[in-house]
Amino acid sequence: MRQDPSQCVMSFVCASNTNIPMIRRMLGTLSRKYGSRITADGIEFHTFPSAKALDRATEAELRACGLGYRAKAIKAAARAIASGALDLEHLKKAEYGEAKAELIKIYGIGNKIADCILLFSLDKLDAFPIDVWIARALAGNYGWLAGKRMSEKLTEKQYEDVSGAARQYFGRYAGYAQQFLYYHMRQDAGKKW
DNA sequence: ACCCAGGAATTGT
DNA sequence: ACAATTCATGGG
Repeated sequence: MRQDPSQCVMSFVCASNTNIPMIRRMLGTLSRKYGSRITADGIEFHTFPSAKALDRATEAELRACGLGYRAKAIKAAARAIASGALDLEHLKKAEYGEAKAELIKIYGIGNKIADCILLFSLDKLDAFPIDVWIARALAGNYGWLAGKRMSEKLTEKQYEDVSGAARQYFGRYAGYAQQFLYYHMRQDAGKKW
C-alpha cells in the first residue's frame, strides 16, 4: 500500500488486541485532537498527526483518547520517530530481517505489528503478518496449524515458525497472499467492519 | 457475567 | 527458552 510509515506505525500500535471499529475510533480521535484542520470541497477534515505532534502529548492525554494501555506505546513510538532514533525511510532500503529487528526494539511493537508496518509502508511485500483471522485460515486450509483449536493465540515461537513457513511457501509476494486470505476470512466470517 | 478483538510486555516455570 | 498472566476498552 505504501502507506505513510509514521502513520502506519501509529495505526498498528493502536491495533493491538482490539477490533477495527475501535481502531478507527482511536485514530479519529487522535486526528481531531492532534492533527491539522483542512478543508477540501467544502468538507472539513483533520490530517493524521505527525510523530512530533503526538510526542508533545502526555501519556494521560493520549489515554483520554480511548487508547487504554496503548497510550504508553504511542508515546514510545512518537518519541522514537520524532527523535530520529527510528529512521523509517532508512528501513525502506533495508532487508526484511534487519528492518524488522529495528522495529521490534520499540516498546509496543512486536512480531505481528512489525510485519504489518513492513508490508503496508516499508515495501516488504514478503512480510506475512499473522493475526487471529489468518491463524484461523492457516488452521483450516493448511497443515501448518493442524491440531490447533481455532481462535487460540499463537506463541512467539509458533508465530516465527508459521510466518516463516508461509513466507517460504508463498515467496516474494507472500504479503499479497496474506491479504487475500484476510479478506476472504472477513468476507465469510466478519461483518463487523 | 463471560468472550472476543488485525498483540505485546511482563512474570513464572 | 518456553508457557501463562496481565493489560484498557467496548460490543456481542
